[in-house]
Amino acid sequence: MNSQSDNAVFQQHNHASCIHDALITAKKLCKERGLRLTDTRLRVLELIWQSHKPIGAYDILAQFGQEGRNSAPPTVYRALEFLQENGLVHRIASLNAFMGCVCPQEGHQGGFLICKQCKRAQEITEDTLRKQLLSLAQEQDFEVESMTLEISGLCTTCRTAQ
Amino acid sequence: MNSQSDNAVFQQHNHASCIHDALITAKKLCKERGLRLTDTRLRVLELIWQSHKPIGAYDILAQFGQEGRNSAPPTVYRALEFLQENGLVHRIASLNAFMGCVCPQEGHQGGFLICKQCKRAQEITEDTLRKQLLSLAQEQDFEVESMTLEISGLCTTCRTAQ
DNA sequence: GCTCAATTGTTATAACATTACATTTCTTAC
DNA sequence: GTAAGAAATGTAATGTTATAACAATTGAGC
Ligand SMILES: [Zn+2]
Ligand SMILES: [Zn+2]
Ligand SMILES: [Zn+2]
Ligand SMILES: [Zn+2]
Repeated sequence: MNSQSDNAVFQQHNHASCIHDALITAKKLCKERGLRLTDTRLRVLELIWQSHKPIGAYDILAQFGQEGRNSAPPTVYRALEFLQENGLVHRIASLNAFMGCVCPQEGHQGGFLICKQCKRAQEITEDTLRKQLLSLAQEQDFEVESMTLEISGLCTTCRTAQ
Repeated sequence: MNSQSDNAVFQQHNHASCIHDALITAKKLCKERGLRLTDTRLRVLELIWQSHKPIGAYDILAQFGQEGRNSAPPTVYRALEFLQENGLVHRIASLNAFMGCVCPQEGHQGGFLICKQCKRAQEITEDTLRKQLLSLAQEQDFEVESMTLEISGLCTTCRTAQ
């Protein structure tokens, strides 16, 4: 894969199928693990995938409002908690926002390239660096539980458009 | 340096002199760059260094209250903005808190090892990984502006104490 | 001293997140 | 099938973090 094709993946793909696939995978994983992917949780996950950008809890809440669900913040935050705990979504601390995980697995910690202009975020699936970060921490005698890696800047499209 | 001595540095040092040095350095840097390190800004920086842990904006505000300064949030946030812009403090996104930078220089982006138990944070000054992250981003044709790297877990002391 | 820009004060509000407790729904055992 | 207990959701209130908008003050350069 060169950067050209990577960018194509980032910029445009069959988003309908990407949402669909993510939901299928989520259902499968939850079934396997005996987890209850309830209506609320599923809908939150779907909205996150549909947004195609990091989305805030209150944006999700607003959508719920438009759909006639009369929900309050805890409804959304609980669903987000469930989805995060089970590796289906990541929270992006620097944005107070959430993204669907492209490689859902418990315990996995995502890294992101976040475009300041188009506001899209691309998950870093590369694992070499993560391992290096782990060994860096170990050198300092530090026991890692989780990592936040968020790189902010300009994506290809936005940069070339300037 | 082995991890033993690193930890000693992390755990206990002459904190009074560490605060003092940080303030001296800050004053020097601001003078060199023609920046105004005003009373408010200096006091915010001092409180950050005194805390010895990541400290929240509203904690700083509370201190100001105790000192008879009748300040509102913008006062503190403006000072924090100044200090961040000029590389004197870092914001830790996963904690909504601030730490003094141990190697103040404009544009430099800090990484942190954050202990979940004692709440201390140790800045990662190692630069190799940062460069690798940059090249990872470049491979994806992404232009980096800033990086957030926050590793959460247990520091030596807290782990051995268990 | 005058002028303009930078800084700070002040009020209000926005944005993000949690606590606490009541109610409903689901699961399991009988 | 039903009762009991656990899990999930509803609801109201509140806590926490951050910014907008505009007025007043201060400081540097002329
Ligand atoms: Zn992921
Ligand atoms: Zn972009
Ligand atoms: Zn630093
Ligand atoms: Zn610790």
